[in-house]
Amino acid sequence: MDEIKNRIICPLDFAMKLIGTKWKPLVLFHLLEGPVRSGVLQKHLPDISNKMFTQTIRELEKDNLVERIVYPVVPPKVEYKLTKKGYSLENILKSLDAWGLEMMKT
Amino acid sequence: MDEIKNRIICPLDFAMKLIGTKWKPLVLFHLLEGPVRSGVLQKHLPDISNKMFTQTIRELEKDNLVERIVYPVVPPKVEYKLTKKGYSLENILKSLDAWGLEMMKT
DNA sequence: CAGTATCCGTGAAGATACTG
DNA sequence: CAGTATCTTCACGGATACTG
Repeated sequence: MDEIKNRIICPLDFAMKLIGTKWKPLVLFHLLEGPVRSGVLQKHLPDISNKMFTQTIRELEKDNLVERIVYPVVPPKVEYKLTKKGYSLENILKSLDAWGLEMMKT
Repeated sequence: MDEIKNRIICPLDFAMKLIGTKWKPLVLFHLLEGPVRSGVLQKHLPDISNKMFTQTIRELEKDNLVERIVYPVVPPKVEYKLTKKGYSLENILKSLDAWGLEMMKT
């Protein structure tokens, strides 16, 4: 019966599973601007380790929130961009950002 | 200089620090309905351990998102309710819930 | 430039038993 | 009924070194 119980999860819970980690919201937020090269994106997240960056972006890819574009050139060039699913978070991310700003004031 | 760097954090990051854990959004979401007794609230979160419930609610209290109301009776009666800060998350929580529902479909 | 591999510490989270 | 106290586990996340 545990299987059944595990299926009956709150949508909110499901949402947090997709974006409720340390770096995911930040990555998605920066991608709202448009496609960005891998290295540039990483520079925008000053304290992220290389490992966490790759891991985070891979999970976002797997969940179809981010798309990976590889240019067959040397040296390698890779860009990341939001998918439609990813963009559907735009308002939420901006609201959260605004809310965070309010909270920082008080 | 690390001190300075640590102060320059993204508001979104700050927001996730406040509510970006496994149970916090869920607890806040259930409290949108109004004040709830401790035991009842916990029942709404089927798979939460006693420890995590207390820990989660304590942190929300500390951050002034949730208020604790103790009735001096025997046996003990405790209620939790959202503060104004807590309620300011209403739209975001509902949006996230709706978004999660969409994601579950596809 | 972009990504992988490995090692390792810390803390999140669970299980259990207990108190006022 | 509400909450505390331990003990334990394990995955998150960081540092470093390496490949195509």
